[in-house]
Amino acid sequence: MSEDLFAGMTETLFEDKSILSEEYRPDVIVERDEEIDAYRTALKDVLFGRNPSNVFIYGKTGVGKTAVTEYILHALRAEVRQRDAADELHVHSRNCNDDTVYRTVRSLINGIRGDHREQFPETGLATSHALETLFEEMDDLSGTFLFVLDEIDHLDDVNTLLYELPRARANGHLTDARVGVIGISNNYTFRSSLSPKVKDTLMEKEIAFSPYDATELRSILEMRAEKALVDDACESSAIKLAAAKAAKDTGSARQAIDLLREGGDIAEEVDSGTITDDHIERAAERVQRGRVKNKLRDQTMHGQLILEAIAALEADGHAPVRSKEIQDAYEQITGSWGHDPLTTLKSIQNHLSDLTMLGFLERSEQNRGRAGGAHYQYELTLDPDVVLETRESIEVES
DNA sequence: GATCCACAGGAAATAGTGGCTT
DNA sequence: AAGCCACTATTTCCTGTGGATC
Repeated sequence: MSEDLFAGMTETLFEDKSILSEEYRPDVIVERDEEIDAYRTALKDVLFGRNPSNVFIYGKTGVGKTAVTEYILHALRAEVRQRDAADELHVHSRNCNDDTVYRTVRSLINGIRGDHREQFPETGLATSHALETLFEEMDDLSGTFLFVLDEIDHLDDVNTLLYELPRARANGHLTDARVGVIGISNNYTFRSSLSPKVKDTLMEKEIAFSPYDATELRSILEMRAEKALVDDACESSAIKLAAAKAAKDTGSARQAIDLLREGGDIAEEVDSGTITDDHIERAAERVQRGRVKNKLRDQTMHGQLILEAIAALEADGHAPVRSKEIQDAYEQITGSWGHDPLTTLKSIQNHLSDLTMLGFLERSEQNRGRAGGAHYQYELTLDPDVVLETRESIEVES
């Protein structure tokens, strides 16, 4: 019996599903002509053996920042090879998510050294030492270096790195090599956290990526669907709907593509020959749920336990709760899973404030004077069931 | 008007891991 | 082995804060 379980299964709708995955890099970029143009102008100095400008890119997730950057750099590298006037070009990328200056510098050094040489130590050395080493490595190779720092707003102490790097030549740390920094951020307010000196060096060229509107998303989806799906696998109204939903929510191509892919999965599950509006509607729920679950998994254990505590309280009808009550529930839950709880209220409050910042919680100020003092009340912004469900599965896995 | 509640929020200390150089 | 270094996650300590209560 069980041998036949998979016997009849075929991929009916997808021709090449990987085209709808997050890693896929299209070789043609649609709907970003202006940005590509601006980018090209910003980097053209590289071709003439001059110091490259620093470029700063912003825009929300899934609006093509990374895709366009890779596309441009690929083209730039190709062009540099054709020209004599251009120095050798070295491009190194780094995702700075939750990163420190030391680790970023280390990763750049290792990028330059390549796999065949000894890796720079993870710890044990001063950050200034790491910077010196980086400059030495660069000078050894000479040529033009472009450092792409993705999610640069998550880098703590951006100021030191962004101060040192672009000025290395002026300060005599570099003699043969040239540097350009390409900073990518999805946070518009990031600018204000920069020191004034850094601001005007890094921000020589700024390019803003705006969210896609429904029409743009539609043409992106049509493009992808053409290649990823078999002919006539998707009703055109379904594409239109996916584009409209994504445009209304985030304006992100990634979200639109997720909807299409998930819609395809659902259509296959119900043995439908085409993806319909209804499948997209149902995909929207799944995609949303999946996103929440992933975000939860990224949290520290104590962060998760605290969210679970609040979810449990809310499920019991205790609407907004203050931190003291959360602590009690948290201690219970921690014990029931067999973990050690945090001992101080302050620690709980630290986490609560983090979780609020990340958008998991909403809080309101309260002041009951002598009868209750000033405090916050917290509330989940998520469905408590999703939290409890996710937590359950995380505990079972481990 | 003084006092007090129950916190908030920031800074600094502490603890612990891992690893470098000399 | 001693002395530094990076990094993380707490904890300890301190200085507000605003309305209710005395």
